[in-house]
Amino acid sequence: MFDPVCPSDLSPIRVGDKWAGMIIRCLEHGTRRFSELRIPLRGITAKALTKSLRALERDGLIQRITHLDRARRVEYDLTPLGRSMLEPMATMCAWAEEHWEELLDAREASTPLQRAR
Amino acid sequence: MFDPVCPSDLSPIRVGDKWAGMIIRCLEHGTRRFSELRIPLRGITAKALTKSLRALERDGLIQRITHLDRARRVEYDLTPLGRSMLEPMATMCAWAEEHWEELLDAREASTPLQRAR
DNA sequence: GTAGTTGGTATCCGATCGGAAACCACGCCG
DNA sequence: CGGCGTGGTTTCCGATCGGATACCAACTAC
Repeated sequence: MFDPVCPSDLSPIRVGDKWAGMIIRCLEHGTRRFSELRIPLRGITAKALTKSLRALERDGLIQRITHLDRARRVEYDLTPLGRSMLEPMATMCAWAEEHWEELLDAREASTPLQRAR
Repeated sequence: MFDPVCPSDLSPIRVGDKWAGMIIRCLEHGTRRFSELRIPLRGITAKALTKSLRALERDGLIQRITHLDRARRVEYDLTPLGRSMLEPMATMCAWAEEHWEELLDAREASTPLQRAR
């Protein structure tokens, strides 16, 4: 789902920490379990995922639900507040897509070790 | 202009590094000089400002103009690309303002050292 | 009973962030 | 001549980020 060479790193806009934005998008279409989230977020470590989830929960964007039926089972879901972020996030994505080429060009054109005095 | 206890730290959305978003807004109404930028960005160090400006320049969002008339004089200006960010940024600000109370409540309600098993 | 899954924690590490403070080249002003 | 303003750079430092690795308790399946 998310490319390890994720192009979204190019965008200057970010939501929370490195993974938060992707997590929110993963939850867009319904609740997900801890280990389900690890699949699309290729290579995320348990520690990193836990940390991001806790931060999102603290900010009231997602909800953590522990089911006690039978085995251990934890689900994560967007809160209404979290869901309300999808709209501004879409705006940002649209901007990034629209100016994709310009962003790439700017990066390429920058000669990192020069600065005219 | 920018409160040292800036409420925008509460928003999970960020543009570039710590200062980039504010710098862009400072340039919204016209070109600014290095030392002019330091005033609204209360307490920013020269190093931090330089770093943010270089990053924004590298990403093609701002333009650095050195005037050689008389004394040393450097001006910073938004590029069209940079200016195009104002719109999505406004969207984000609107979201943050709209959900301001909820964000505050969520932070307050979070008891950092508890986690039910 | 023992191996596997789930949902994590704990520890270590190198890289980066961001502030404080010192320094500096250049030009101007008195 | 000396000091001041401009636009930085350099060094140091503590805090944070994010990855790798090891470990773990509870439950289930074989």
